[in-house]
Amino acid sequence: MPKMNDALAIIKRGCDELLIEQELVEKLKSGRPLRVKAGFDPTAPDLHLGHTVLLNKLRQLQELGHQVLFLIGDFTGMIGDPTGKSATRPPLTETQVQENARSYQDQVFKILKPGQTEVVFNSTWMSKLDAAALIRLAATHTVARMLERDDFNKRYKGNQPIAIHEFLYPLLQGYDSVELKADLELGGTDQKFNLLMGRELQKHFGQAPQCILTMPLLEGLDGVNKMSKSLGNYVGIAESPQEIFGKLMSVSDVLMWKYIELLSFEPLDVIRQWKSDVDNGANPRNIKVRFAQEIVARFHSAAAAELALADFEARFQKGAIPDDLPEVSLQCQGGELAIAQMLKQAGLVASTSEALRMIDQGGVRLDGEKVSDKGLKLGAGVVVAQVGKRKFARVTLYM
RNA sequence: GGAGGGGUGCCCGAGUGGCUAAAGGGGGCAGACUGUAAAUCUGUUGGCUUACGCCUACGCUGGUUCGAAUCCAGCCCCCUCCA
Repeated sequence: MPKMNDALAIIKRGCDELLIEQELVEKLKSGRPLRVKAGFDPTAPDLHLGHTVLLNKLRQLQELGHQVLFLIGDFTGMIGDPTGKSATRPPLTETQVQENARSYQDQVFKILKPGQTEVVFNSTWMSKLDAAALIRLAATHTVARMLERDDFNKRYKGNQPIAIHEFLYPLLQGYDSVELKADLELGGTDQKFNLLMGRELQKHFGQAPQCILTMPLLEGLDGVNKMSKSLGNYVGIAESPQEIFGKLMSVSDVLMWKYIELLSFEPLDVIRQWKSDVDNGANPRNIKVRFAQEIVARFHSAAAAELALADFEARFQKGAIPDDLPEVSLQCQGGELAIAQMLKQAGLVASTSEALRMIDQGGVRLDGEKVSDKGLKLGAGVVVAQVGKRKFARVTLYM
């Protein structure tokens, strides 16, 4: 095991905040594997790069010999919406939760070591909490304390509704730490309040309080919101090499550095060198290419990263059509199919109205040729259809 | 329980009887320029349509009217203050 200072440096790299460092040092000194908790929502089984910021950190902790408690918040997920921000989400059924959990694990073990990961569900203990226990839990904190949470505070001041059960969520999350006897909990910076709740409740129940490590939130491709599937600004780890590469190339120069900081495994002094190169006139694009290849290689392979770059250059610098097109077969009744229908049925546009609009705007190509005739009819055969710069499909029309 | 304010398109927000598929902004999308970057410019942004046009839409339900996002009634939801 590395020396204490090295271990601490690894743990702290890229993190937002570590509370309380001295306590963690004491725990590390004990030499025993620490119980490291991280909670996940059971709703979104498609992992993206935003999740990997935290997962990478968990992996590093495993490499230092610690045990990860991968908590799936199935109980809270079955009740409903904890953030209040989003529209009330439909409660998940038990089977859905189980399915999601399984697919979670498949993806998570691309990063975590299965041997040092314990997957736990909070319904195991939550479903046994009765009303009296819940009230005792609720009695440990005041409304004023709850309103300190940034999210609640903003909504309260902004005259937005806060439902009572939302106050219960931080308590329940904190109680998970009690049940798990966590030594350390990881979460995004937005989770700080909830993580602190865990500390307080552990103390209340006579346990040593967990330490807290918060990781910065990774912004999505838009550079504004946090990366999330529902906002569509994400890079999924299960996506194709071309997709991952392309999405990362579309990241702005400013945002690129945040991505590199949080996602790259390159040593910090290498990253500093890149920055100074760019300051001295190097094209940021080249750094971006390197970084994008690193990420593709991580989830696919080095060879795939090379291919992704070659494909990217062929497509965007030479205007070639990619070779991994989605294949679509459509029937054309009566021997022909209107162009707008074809684009819609091929999934390239959401509606025929949109298809017609795209044609008007010069964004539609068939076999590389721009289409300007909205009334175009297609007969049986195979065409490569393109809408905009990114959407392609090889469409087979049959009678 | 009482009093008041409010619910408009992806979001914010204007609109108090016809000129409203609904101003303006944001975001998105497409095009130009590029490094699938930024900035800028142009167009576009409910659905069905080659087009003409038609249909659906302003919390819900019903009503008044030749005509309703706009007026009336009931209901649902949100916020504020008082208790």
